[in-house]
Amino acid sequence: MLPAGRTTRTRHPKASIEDVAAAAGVSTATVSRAIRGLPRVAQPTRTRILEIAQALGYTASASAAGLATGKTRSIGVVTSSLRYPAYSAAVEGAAQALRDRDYSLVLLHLPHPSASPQLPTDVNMRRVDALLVLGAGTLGKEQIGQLQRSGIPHFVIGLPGTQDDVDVAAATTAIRHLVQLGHTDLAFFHGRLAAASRISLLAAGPGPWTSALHEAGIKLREVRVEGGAGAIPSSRKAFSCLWAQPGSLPTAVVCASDEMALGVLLEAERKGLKIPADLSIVGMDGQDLCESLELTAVIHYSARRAAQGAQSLLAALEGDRDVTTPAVWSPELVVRQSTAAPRNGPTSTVAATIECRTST
Amino acid sequence: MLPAGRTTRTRHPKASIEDVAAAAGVSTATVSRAIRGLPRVAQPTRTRILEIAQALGYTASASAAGLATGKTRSIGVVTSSLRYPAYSAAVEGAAQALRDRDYSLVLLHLPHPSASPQLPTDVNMRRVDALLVLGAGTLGKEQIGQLQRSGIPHFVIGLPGTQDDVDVAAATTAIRHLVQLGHTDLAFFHGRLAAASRISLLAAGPGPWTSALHEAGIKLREVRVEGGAGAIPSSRKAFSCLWAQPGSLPTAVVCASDEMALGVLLEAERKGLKIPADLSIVGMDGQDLCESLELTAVIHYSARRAAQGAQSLLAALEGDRDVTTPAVWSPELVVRQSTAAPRNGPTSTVAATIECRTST
DNA sequence: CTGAAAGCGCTAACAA
DNA sequence: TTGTTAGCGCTTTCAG
Repeated sequence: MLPAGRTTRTRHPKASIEDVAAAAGVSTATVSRAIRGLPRVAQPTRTRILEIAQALGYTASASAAGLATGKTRSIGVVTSSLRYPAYSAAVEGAAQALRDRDYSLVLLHLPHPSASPQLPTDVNMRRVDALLVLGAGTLGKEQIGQLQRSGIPHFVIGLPGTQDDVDVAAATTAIRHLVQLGHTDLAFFHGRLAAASRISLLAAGPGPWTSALHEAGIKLREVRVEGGAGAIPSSRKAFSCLWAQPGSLPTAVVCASDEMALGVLLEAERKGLKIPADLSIVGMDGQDLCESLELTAVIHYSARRAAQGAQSLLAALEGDRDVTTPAVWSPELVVRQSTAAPRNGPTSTVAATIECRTST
Repeated sequence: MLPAGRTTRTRHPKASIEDVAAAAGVSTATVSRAIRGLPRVAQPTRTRILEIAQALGYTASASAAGLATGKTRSIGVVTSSLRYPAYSAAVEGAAQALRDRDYSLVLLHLPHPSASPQLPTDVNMRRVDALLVLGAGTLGKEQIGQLQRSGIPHFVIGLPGTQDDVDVAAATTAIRHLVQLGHTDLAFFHGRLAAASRISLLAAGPGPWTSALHEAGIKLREVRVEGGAGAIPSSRKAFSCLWAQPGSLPTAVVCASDEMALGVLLEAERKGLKIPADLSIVGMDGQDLCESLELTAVIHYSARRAAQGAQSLLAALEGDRDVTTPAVWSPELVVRQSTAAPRNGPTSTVAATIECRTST
């Protein structure tokens, strides 16, 4: 005798592989092969199974398949923020690459970059097969070390503003362009995301390019843009501050982000400066902003690079070989309307670094 | 006799619950309880187990736990893009809310909004327990229908530009502000993401507010900004196009996004218009851009709303109750420097809708 | 308070 | 070509 009527807990207990096997009159093993497109299944059998699975709305459970295979077919994308176009573009690029290969994307949004020495929970729980780390400074030394020890495939993508050579490379490209135009007094605006230590190499370091700067009598001022007011107002203030300095003024500004470039542009226009006649401006990131404003910029192709990283990761996972580093990337210069030769000749020849803190 | 020596396949087969149980001299059941903080474990036992687990670097496998419990402790966040600040902010808001509760976030980045009538694979594979849908137009009717049928908890968040009442509500707020300032000739710029059908209600629909507009003799022009050149240049062009129209010109513009507001601002300034004396501008989204440019704007608090949605979803999941709709949201107006009373009095009284297509 | 044992749903040898 | 049989690692009654 059946127990007194009770409502079922769930409406649709979702068909399992056994249901399909039973309906098709085959074993679960065959269903599994058929559905995954593996060989050793007769064509008619496969067709029938597929139809039945379709009718039953069957899809393998990720948990069960993951337990059995040890693979989750999902990769973790580590980022510290989505507020910068370069980052959200990178996530989007990765998302597309992964979707193309039927992998899932688990977003590992870390609160404060490298706040904890622990690896994210999703990694420890093996919810992801591999990690795509966006920005060289996103994970701390210890975390990267643990990654290497754990043997989890991972790929780190250099993104602007992340204690990375990317900044140096991009800034170098911009500077080269300006120097070629005849500028000898430059300013480089970068934000709190940038690594002062690395960047300052540009002004005082021992690199070949740096010494070349000195020899050529080029003056480069580094302006650290800080403050919680957002990149645009902060860089406006920083620009004002720079302009209030005694002595000669730079004839060109390199900005570490589009937002900063906009801030400088707005403030310069407010001061009545003509762009590029009075001041050349170079932006970075290659997002809509610079394009729209007709600003010359160094672009990073974050989305494309993230997609490449993802692909390289997948190749490593499926081929069971090591992660291959994609072709070396170099920043690209897009010359638009915001750069031109300076109005006057060279000015001073003393390299200097100034700090320009904004309130808040 | 043991088989001939062979190298192990993996370096660190990662400790399992059995390893911990063995090392602690207890059963796996006890380890499971201890680690998850469940009752019925003696304090000393619990402590010992925790220490051993720590030493062994044990973390439960997500797949195994998922299989056993039927829950994945991860939710899917559905979005069609990350390129708009409102969207990436929403994702970030959701990420933080989920991280606070130790849930994982699977990013379901759909290619073309509602391109396929199918639910995303991750949903069918039960890789996620619930869905947070960003933007009312992100999922198609059929998909939403399937969601409801499948009983998967889901929450849809209205975001600007997504065939949603949000647009109407926000635009209404902006318009009310402008009318109160004395404007009688307005233009509303919106993009391809916006739903023309809904929006046009503002100009010709039967709503109380709409008729009020008519009665008050307010003229509202709807400008559809299109073109693949990005929101900023497109809206510049659209503004130029609008300004080239014969007849009276609007004294205020409402923009459906920050980017459009910037485009209008730039183009207006290029035409020598003073903001807000000659033209009032209202932006939307409340992102850095409007704040930085001192633009009056209607803000959506996407991040906060997404976080609320996530919380409501988690409450439903854990409490096993239905998804509760959070408190009704209404767009908020932040008055800054870009709006003021019109220089001249009312102009015309004919409502009209113009299309302003930009090339490409 | 603790343990034994039966799965969760699928995959992967190995047989047939 | 197909089926049988073990698990995968954890959770969860139900006894003890």
